[in-house]
Amino acid sequence: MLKARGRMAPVTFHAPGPHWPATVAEAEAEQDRLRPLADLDSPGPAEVGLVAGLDVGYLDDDEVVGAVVVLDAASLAVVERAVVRQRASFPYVPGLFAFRELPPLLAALDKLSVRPDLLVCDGYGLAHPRRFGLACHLGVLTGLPTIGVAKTPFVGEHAEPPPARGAWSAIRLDGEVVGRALRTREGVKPVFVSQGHGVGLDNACAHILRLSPAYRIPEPIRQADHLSRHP
DNA sequence: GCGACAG
DNA sequence: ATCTTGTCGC
Repeated sequence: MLKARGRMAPVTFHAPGPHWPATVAEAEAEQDRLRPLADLDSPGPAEVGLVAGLDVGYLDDDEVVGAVVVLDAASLAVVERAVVRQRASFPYVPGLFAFRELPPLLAALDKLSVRPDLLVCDGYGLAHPRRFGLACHLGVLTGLPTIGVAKTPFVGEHAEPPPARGAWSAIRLDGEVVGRALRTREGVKPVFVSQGHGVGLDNACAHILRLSPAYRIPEPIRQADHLSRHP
């Protein structure tokens, strides 16, 4: 007899449960355990149909708002939005950012009725003290290609990229290239792009540039940021 | 020891 | 992240 079951959610994940880390040591161990599972070698899709931007907003009393906005990659038209409000399950600790933002983001992703081809995260991926930032973590948990885009530098060193839109400079950490400072608007401060999962750095930057036709911040993240502030 | 530190 | 005025420029 067939097992009765409802529609499978288009994006599934390991929901934060009893195994969710409660201490810094546990969280760091979890990053070390998952790091080998991140795909940093695939060039990734050069073209995508649906792109999702993700961001988390903060309310009083340790409440967080996870927001996801799915856009048509070609037109940048909004296809679907999802928001969730919940209690924060981890404090903000630089380097362990994912454990604070992952729960609301996964919950929001789970509400989608479509499956994005690419996730653009607000934060870092490979450019991380243990090479496993939010974008890598989200990619491993969902299995979807991810890119990390941060607004401020976090680790490593980088030169000031030339002023033209599209110009970039490498972010180096311990002699390795872990990302790029990418200029998405002429004469405006660059954004910091790093690999998450299943997308190469060249492709990641090409996607971010196309997704930022008018503003410094890529459209998917701008939309998600707006939604996280106006649930 | 002290400062810095994605959001 | 969030608390916050005015100002310069497209």
